[in-house]
This record gives sequence, C-alpha cells and structure tokens, in this order.
Amino acid sequence: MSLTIKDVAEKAGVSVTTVSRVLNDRGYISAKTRKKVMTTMEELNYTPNEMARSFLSNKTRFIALIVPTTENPFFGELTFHIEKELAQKGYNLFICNSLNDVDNEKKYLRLLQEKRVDGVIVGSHNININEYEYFENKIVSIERELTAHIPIIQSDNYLGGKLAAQELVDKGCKRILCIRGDQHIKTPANDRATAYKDVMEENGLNYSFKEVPFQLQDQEKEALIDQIFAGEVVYDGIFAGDDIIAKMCINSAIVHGKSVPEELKVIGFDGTKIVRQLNPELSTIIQPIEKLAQKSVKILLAVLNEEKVNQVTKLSVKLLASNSTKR
Amino acid sequence: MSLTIKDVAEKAGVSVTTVSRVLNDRGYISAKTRKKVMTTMEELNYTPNEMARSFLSNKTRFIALIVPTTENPFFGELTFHIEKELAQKGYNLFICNSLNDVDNEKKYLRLLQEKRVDGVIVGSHNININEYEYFENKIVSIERELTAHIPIIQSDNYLGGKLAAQELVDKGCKRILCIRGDQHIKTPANDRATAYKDVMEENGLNYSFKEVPFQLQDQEKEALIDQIFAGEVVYDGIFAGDDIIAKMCINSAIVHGKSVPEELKVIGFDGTKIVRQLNPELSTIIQPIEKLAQKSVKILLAVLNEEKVNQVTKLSVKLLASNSTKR
DNA sequence: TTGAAAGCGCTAACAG
DNA sequence: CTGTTAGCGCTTTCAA
Repeated sequence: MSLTIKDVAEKAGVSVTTVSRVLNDRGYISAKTRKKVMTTMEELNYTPNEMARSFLSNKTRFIALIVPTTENPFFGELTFHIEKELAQKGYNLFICNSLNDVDNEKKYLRLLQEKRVDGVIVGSHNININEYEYFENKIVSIERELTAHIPIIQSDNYLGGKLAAQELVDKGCKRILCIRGDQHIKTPANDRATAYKDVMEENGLNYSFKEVPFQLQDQEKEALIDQIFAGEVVYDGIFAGDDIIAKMCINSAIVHGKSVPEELKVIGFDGTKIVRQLNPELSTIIQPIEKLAQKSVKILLAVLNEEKVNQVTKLSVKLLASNSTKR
Repeated sequence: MSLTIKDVAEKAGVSVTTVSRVLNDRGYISAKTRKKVMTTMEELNYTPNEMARSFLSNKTRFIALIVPTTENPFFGELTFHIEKELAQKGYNLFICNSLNDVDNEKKYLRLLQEKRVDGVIVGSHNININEYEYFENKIVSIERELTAHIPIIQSDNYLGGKLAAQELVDKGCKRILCIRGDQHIKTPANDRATAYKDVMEENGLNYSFKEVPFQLQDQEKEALIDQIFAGEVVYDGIFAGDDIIAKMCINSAIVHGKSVPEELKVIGFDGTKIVRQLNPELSTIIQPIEKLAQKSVKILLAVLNEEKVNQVTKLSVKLLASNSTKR
C-alpha cells in the first residue's frame, strides 16, 4: 500500500490538514512549514491518491469517448486529438469501442454512470437509446443526433455532399450513385444524400442510392458493393460513404473489368491523414477532424461548467480533388 | 448528487450492510430481503458508486495504455483490440498519447500513479526512463525494452527482417537499403536490421542503413527520405521501417523519376488492416496486432495476479508479398 | 440472517 | 498560521 497524507504529516511533524493545504496550495501557510512538507513529500516519494480526492469531490476528471472502433482511422485520429485536447485541460480519456452495437453501448453507459465519469463524448452511431438522457447535462455528440438537448458537433455534411456530387458532375459523370449509410439512423451524414440529390436535380440528372450500413463488417460491405458491379454497370460516378468504401468500389470496379477513372470516377469522404498519405490519388471530402475534436472538448467543458452552448456546431469541409491522371 | 446505498437502505427498511451484501452477492441473505432490496434499487434507479468502491478496495479496474499516437493505424488498431480484450475481462482503458516525448511520458506516469491505475501497457518508444521502476509489478510492454523485469510482448522482428530482406533479394534486388529507427532506442525492432544484415551477407551483398527516427514528424521523415533519391539513386530495393515510410519512399522515388517496382522495389512493415485495404499492392510484413493485444492483456492480468510470466513473448509475423504487377 | 460501527485517504468547516 | 473533527459511499469485521 502506498503512503498517505498521514505518513507525510507524521514525518514532517504537522497535521494532515497542513499537508493537504500544501498539496492544494490553499489557505495560509508559512513558507517554512510549506518547505518542510514539500521536502518530506519528496523524501518519502509521496504520491497523492487521486482516487480519494475524486471520491470526495465527486469529480473524476475522466471523460469517456464512445466510438465504433479506433481501428477506423477517422476515429483513431479523432481519439488522438480529443485525448490531446483533454490532457491539456487536465482531463483524461476513457475509451469505449461500441462497435456500433446497441447492447455494448448500453453496457458502457451503465458503466460510465458507475465510474462517475465527468463527461461523455459520443461518436458512435446507433438508433437512439434512452439511456443518454441520464447524461444530458454532461454529454456532447460528434456527428450524431441523440436527444433534443444534447449539443452536437458536426461537419457541414450538406456542403460535403454538394462538393462531392458537383465534382463528379464537373468531371463529366452522368449516372452517379450515392452510397449512404442506414437511413434509419439519425445522423447529420444524411445531409450528404440530400445535397447529392439536390445537385443531381439541379443538373437534370437522375439520382440513385445504395445503402451500405456503416456498422457492417468489411466483408459484408464488400459483398454489397460487388452487387453494384456484378450485373451490367450503369454508373460512371460514385459518391461513397467514406474513403474505405470508395476504395472498395474502385477495387470491385477494377476486378469487374471497369477502368478507373476513365469509365468510373469515385469520390470518398473523411480524408483522414492516413488515407491521404496512402491514397493521395483518391478524391475525397476532408473532414476537419482536429477541429471536431477541439470543438467537442471545448463545448463539453462549457457544458460541464454549466455555460450556455449552441445546440449545433457545424464545421466546414474541403474538397480534395485529385489531379492525378490515375484516378 | 446521486443516490447512495443509504437511500436504498432507508427506502427498503434495511441496513446499509444488507444492501451492500445484495450488491456484492456476499454473505447470508434471505431471499425475501434480497428481493426487496433489488426492487428498491430498481425503483430508485440506483447506480453504485464505483469510485467509492475503488477507493476502498484500492483497485480502479483501469488499465492505462501509453502509445505514441492512436493516429498511427498500428496503434489505432492495437488500441481497439486491447480495449476490447480488457472490457471482456472487466477492465477499462485509459489512453495516453505520448507522442514519443519523454516529458509527456513522465507526466503520464506520474498521473497514472496518482490515479492509481491497476496496470499499464506501454507501446511508446523512448530512451528508457527510470520512472517505470515504480510500476514494475503492474506493467507490460509491447515491442519495447523497459527494465530487465518488465515482461515484453513482441513480434518476431528478426523473422520479419529476414522475410523482408529475402523477398527483395528473391525479386532480384542487389543494392538494398534498410531504413531503421533511432539506433539508440532499445527496441526489438532493432532485430530487423540485424536480420537484414545477415541476409545481405549470406547473399554476398552489401548492406546499408538509413536512420529515420520513428518519432519525427511526417514532414521531417519525408525530407530524410527525399535525400535518398535526391542524388544519384544507387538502390534498387528498400526495406522500410513501416508501411507509411514505405509509401513515402515510393512517392519520392516516383517524383524523382524512378519507376516502381521496375527500378525500385519497396517492402514495408506492420501490415495494418487499413494499409492492406488502401494499398493492397504494397508488400509488407504483417504484425499480429490482435494477438499482440490479446497476449499483452493476458500477461498483464497474470502479472497483476502475481502469477509467474515469461519475460519475453515473441509472436510470429507473415510476409505479404504483392503479386501485383503494379508494385 | 441482519445490523452497528470502524475506517479507506482526503478535504473542509470550525476552532484556536 | 495550524490543528481537530467530521464526513464522502462503501465494505468489512464483529456482535447480536
């Protein structure tokens, strides 16, 4: 068992209160006493028990982040930036991979209550669950509509959808498919589909959707995508749900004897660092991941501080149009 | 403030001890009392305060993971698997991005002591720091040599280096460069360099190294890599430190007018899921990330349980040789 | 089978 | 300026 404040107090010949005062730099203390206590703490190599303090203050300085999986680079990068931001503000990050499974998410929410985390950032995507209500005064969400009162930080998905669709149109595509997620999940990402539809209509083109739920396994996604190219391929452009799906489309198209980008142009979404490094030739919409992280943390801390915050925060996105002759 | 065990006790007309017994399923309790307490807990929607329990038991059921950054897909994937594994065993994950900075790492270690995490998994890479000694009975490391007593879980780097070098030789390369990390950091990854050297010598070829420290910024790495191709390029094969560096080499080579893979063959290391999805044409050595995660957790829990464990655990790697005509 | 009371390490009145 | 004391919510003896 480690040393306590009491050990320090005894060794230094003062009361525990005095040690506590030094520790927290609170109240009047003579320079001499402070010095003595500090020295003693060092000699003993005393480490305050944050657990006890948390218990007392009812604050853990833990923030939980619920994401589908940090395996996905969007969330891996988001996690990194959120942790960095939180650490700077003196908070620590408790990671929860929900795998987009409702039961997992419920279990985690229960756990978070028990562990008394100070706040929660949700980036997972599910049908809504009531359990979020419990956290209403200490939660924000990234790209997901939870309840009417939970602040949401999101990319400008409409703009993203518009830029993507317009890019394909500008490159001469006439029959463009939009791959979207599960329609029944309320997420700002749905705005992309709306924007796509609007662009198509403005340009007098037909629109068509294919649903590839985000929570599927990669193999299942690939199977769905293969369906697109299995029969006679009627598309010359695809606006994919994310960069990985975009890549899957490209792979499938090539396997099915389609040349990319000559016969088929594909545009992705997310534009994570790793995708841009590995596939710079992929056109995509870049989400401001670092800013999403910063805003989320900022707004969450404001909420915890009982300040008034905007219900919706929308951040701009950018088109990364590949000039490459390859794609 | 949330409800306490006392509220439940009062409402149920029993003592707090009894409620505690129900909560922990310990000691003798009549079925009737148990039922009454359970019902009351539900009615009140009582959530036990895990913080208080932690405080008492001196166990937080938190495990910390120190990685350079979850932004890097190797660590993003590792984080995912470790969290999944821990959650299954009833532990939660506290993430620390060290950015391979010694000061960050020291700060985190201090924090981990204060927060009284039950254990630590380290995947960060630095010069050794003494602070780890404090954790000797509750720590394991992934691919990093900390102290003589800290168990290490690693890939078979020698095998990886051998497979990679041999692959390049087999493909006909004669002048192969090995890009390695900082020589002064003690890591099993150094074995790759040894294996490479051995293979070169076996084949009567000259070996040569280029140091690209892992902790540099991407831009700095690119600058170092550009140096390789800036002058007259003497290499026809490169064994890169990881897949991202491999890709940087390919990019730089192409920019400098070299054709890949005709004039230059490159092999990477790590073989993360995302890299295989986005760049299936890149030859690489696949690290068993999921197994590394599982073993790390298993061994850490054994350590916490005061069981005897192996000081070194080595997991096999696989060559992913691209058949693609493209690279 | 149940309850009373002590105490985990720390902070915060309240005295002195 | 410093010390005494009373808890925070829970578990754990020890009694009943």
